[in-house]
Amino acid sequence: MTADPSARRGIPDATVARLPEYLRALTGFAERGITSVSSEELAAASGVRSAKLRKDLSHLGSYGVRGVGYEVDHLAYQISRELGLTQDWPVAIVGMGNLGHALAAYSGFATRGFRVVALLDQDEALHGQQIAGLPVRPMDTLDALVAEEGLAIGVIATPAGSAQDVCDQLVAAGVSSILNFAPCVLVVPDGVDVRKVDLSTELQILAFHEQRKALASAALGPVAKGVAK
Amino acid sequence: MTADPSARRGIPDATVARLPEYLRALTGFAERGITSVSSEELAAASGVRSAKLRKDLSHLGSYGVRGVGYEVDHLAYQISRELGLTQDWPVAIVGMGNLGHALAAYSGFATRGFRVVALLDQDEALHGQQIAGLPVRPMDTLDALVAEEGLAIGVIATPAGSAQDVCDQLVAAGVSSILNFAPCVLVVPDGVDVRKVDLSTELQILAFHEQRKALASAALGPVAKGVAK
DNA sequence: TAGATTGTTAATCGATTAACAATC
DNA sequence: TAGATTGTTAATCGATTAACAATC
Repeated sequence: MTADPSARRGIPDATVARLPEYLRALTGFAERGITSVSSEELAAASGVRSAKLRKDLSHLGSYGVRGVGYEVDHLAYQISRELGLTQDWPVAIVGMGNLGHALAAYSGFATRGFRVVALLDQDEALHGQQIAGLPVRPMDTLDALVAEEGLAIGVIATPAGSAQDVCDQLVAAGVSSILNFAPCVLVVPDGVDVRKVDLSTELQILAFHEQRKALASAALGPVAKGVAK
Repeated sequence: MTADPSARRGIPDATVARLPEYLRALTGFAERGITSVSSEELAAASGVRSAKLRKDLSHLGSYGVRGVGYEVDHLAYQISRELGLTQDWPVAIVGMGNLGHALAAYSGFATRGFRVVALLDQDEALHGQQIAGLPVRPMDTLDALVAEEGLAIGVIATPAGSAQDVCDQLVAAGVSSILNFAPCVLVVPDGVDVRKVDLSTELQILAFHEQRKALASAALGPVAKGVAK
C-alpha cells in the first residue's frame, strides 16, 4: 500500500517464531552489560547461523550498522515492538489440574508482556479457591473479562475431552488467540489463532530419532555401541 | 543402498512431526469402533488436508487400498512402529519445581510408549521425597539409570540458570534425547537431539498475530471493531 | 464394469544458505 | 583509508498443493 514501514508486508512465520529467542539472547547480553553485538555473536547465543539471523532481522527493518553491529537495547526494543510486547497482554488460564496449577504459578509469564488476570475451571467445586493468589472463577465470567480486562489470549490446560467445549466458550466470549496444552485438535473459526504445546508429540518425535540412532549403531555392529564420540 | 524398505531414506522432518497427530486420530477412530478410514476423514480429524496426509503416509510405505482407504489398526501399528513406539521408552524428569511436579503427575506420559522411571533434582533437600509415587533422586544416580534401565530420554524442567549444567550431566551419562522446558538454548554435542517447549515463546508468537489483528481492525476504522464475522 | 480413493507427479511456494556488494 | 560487518542477492533446498493416473 504505502512506503510506511509499519504497513510492511507480512514477516515470514519461520522468522516470527525465532524472534522471541533473539529477544531472550539480547536480554542476556543487556544483563551482562554488553551494549553492542555482531550478528555472529547474537546468532551463536540464539543457536542459529548468522546469515539466517541477518535475513530474519532484515524483515523488521535496518537496525544494524555496517562494520559495527547492533545496539543491544535498540534491537531488543524493535523486536519487542514487532512482537507486540510493548503493551501488556492479559491472559486467562482455563483448567486448574496439575498443569494449570503449575502454569498459574509459573513466574515466566509476567516477565515479558503477559499478565495472568484470571484462572477458570468448569468444576464448581474449585470456584473461589485461591491458586497463586488468584481465585478460580466460573466460565460464565469470560464475557466480563473480555469486556473489562481486554482479555484476548486464553490458555487451555484441561483434559482433551473438554478442550473443544472450553475453546468454544473462549471464542464465543471474544478471545481470539489460544494456547492449547490439551492433546487434541481444536476447531476454530477464521480469525482465531491456535498454537499447540504437546508433551506427548515432542516425546514421540524424540523417540523416532532415538530409534534411528539405535538402528544406525546396530548396523555398524554391536561392538560400535557406546564407542561413537 | 538396498530396496529393503527398512533401509528407506529419511522421512522428512515435517512429516515426522505430524505422525503423532495421525496416530492420535487413528486411536480415536479405533475407540469409536471404526475400522476403516479414507485419507479425507483421517485428514479432517488431524487438522490437515488430505493431499498432505497421503504424501506423508507415502513416505512410510503403501498401507492404503485404492478405492477403499486405510485399515485403522494396521495404519496405527505402522505409524507406531515408524515412531519407535512398539518399544517402551524410559524417561527421567530433572527439576522438581512446579512444572516438574506437574509433569511427574501427568498421566499422558504412560499412555503411549513412555514410562517415567526416575525423578531427579540437584537440591539435596528434596532427595527421598515421594512425588507421584516415585522418590526424588540425586543427579549422580544417572549413570546407573542409563546402565540398568536403558534411560535414553531426559526431560529438563529446571530454571534456565541450571539447565545447561543439568543437560551436560545427562549427556555425560549417555542420554541422547532431551526435551527442554527451560527457557534457554542448550549446547549439546553431535548425536544428541534437543527439542524445546517454551511457553513464553508460544505466547509471544500469539501476541504478534493478535497485534496484527488489532492493527488490521483499527485500519478499517474503530467502528469495524467487533463487527467482523 | 463403474465408482471410489490411493499414491505419485509436477508445479508452486516458502525457507535456508553462502557469497558479496554496500557502507559504516 | 583499511578493516569489519551489515543487508541483499541468487542459488539451493525442502515442503505444500492440486491434479490425475493407477488400481482396488
